[in-house]
Amino acid sequence: MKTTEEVIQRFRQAGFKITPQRRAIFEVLAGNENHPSVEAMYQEIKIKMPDISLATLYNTLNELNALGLIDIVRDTSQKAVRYDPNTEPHDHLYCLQCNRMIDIENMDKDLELPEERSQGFHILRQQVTYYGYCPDCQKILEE
Amino acid sequence: MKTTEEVIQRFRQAGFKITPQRRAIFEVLAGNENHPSVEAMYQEIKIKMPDISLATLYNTLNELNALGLIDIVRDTSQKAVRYDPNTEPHDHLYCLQCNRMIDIENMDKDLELPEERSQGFHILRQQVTYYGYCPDCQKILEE
DNA sequence: CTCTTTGCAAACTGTTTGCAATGCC
DNA sequence: GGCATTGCAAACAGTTTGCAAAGAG
Repeated sequence: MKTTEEVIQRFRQAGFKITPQRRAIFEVLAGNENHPSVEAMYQEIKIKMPDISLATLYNTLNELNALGLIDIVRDTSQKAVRYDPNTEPHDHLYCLQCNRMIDIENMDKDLELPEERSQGFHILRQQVTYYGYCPDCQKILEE
Repeated sequence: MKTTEEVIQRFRQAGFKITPQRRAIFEVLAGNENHPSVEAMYQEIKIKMPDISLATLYNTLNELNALGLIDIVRDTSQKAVRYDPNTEPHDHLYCLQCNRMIDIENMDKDLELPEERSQGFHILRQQVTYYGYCPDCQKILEE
């Protein structure tokens, strides 16, 4: 995600007001690479702002998503949504054990789908997900 | 997924009993390429077996998944789980408008991640998802 | 001062669970 | 007949919504 200041700009520009709650949410997201769940963000924000409501967090995340400032990512094993502040095209490493998700640079081109495989779809972008075990979980599994 | 008979084999072999309910569920799944949601399957099954319970469907799907006979697929925009009876590695075409999901053959070759990009992960498999608009939705969007 | 936003609680949706009754093998 | 499985209803988790009170611009 852009810096907190850039997000504030875009938010104001879209007609939203800047409240301390929203500012705190932006700050948790800025530069966050953990693909956090709502609950994880809630716990983090509550440290600085104990009275913030979960509903406010949900509402703000939906607004950010609508403005294209964060993306939703889901994984198969967990039902809760996770958010990705990195909205540039990129690929993912996914740990099947701990559900950790790591951004990696988009493996560029030559994935172009040949006409006969794309079934008439108009493709806008593609994403590769690599499934496996992260270094930490490999250690645990070896024991 | 394998044929209904093969699934019944594996199920029995795992110590489960074969009931008419389970048989009906296997039949809906066999050869299904729509990545159906639980609700979609429920509606379909109820035509032939109106008294079947949703809980039974959920339980059976979980058992099938545990045996590796169906996979879970999720998409960002919908919260309900969808199931994929095709458990072979394959890629997906995904329509951003109608959420249709189409299996395509795994793009084999050189997706191998160079050591320095894989961050120590032990990669087991990869999946490419192509996001875009399906032929039907392209027409609708053009109007 | 106005109109948005907040926090709370209640409502909702998708899924799981406990249990008495039923039915497979 | 014995034990797994069913259907039902209640419980749950994640998310959304309605509304009165508080607050940004």
